[in-house]
Amino acid sequence: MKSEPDTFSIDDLKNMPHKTDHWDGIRNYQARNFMRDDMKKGDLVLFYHSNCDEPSIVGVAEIVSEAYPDHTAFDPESHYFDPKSDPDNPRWFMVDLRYRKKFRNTLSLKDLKAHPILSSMRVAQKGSRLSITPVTADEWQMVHQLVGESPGKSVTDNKRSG
DNA sequence: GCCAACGTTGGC
DNA sequence: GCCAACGTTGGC
Repeated sequence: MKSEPDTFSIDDLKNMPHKTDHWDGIRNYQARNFMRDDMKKGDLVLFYHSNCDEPSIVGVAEIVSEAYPDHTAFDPESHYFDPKSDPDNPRWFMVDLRYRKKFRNTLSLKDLKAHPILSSMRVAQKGSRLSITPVTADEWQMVHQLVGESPGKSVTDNKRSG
């Protein structure tokens, strides 16, 4: 999942109460579908910083709530207001994300593009503007290998309250 | 700041 | 249903 660090960085997520926030403002149908149809509680995601000095994968977060209507679409005061999203039939959705970890060594877009396997990642494609893109198991493993972190695929403690 | 790539809108 | 025009994204 992409975010501009000047707007909302992985540190911002880490500093939220319960290290958790809702991922609002998605206004692209493909990205919405990934959230709504494919993201399940307990899934892990790579956190990517875009539109900055060194665009990079910087860490990992966890889905803690599956898709529910994005209320900012109903708020005329909101930057993300969309009059065409009907509260009775919401057009846009969001998930809740909890901070898991920052990589000690981040993995830059430059490195992704130079890598034989990771160069095919959706996020590394030229002109890719999708803010949410799928990651294969192989890509997940390889990213973690390159940054020297445990893939940590098994979620051990997500039943804890809070 | 530039601009290529992309998604959306709306006239026809 | 086509497609030109437009606005946005995001790497560089």
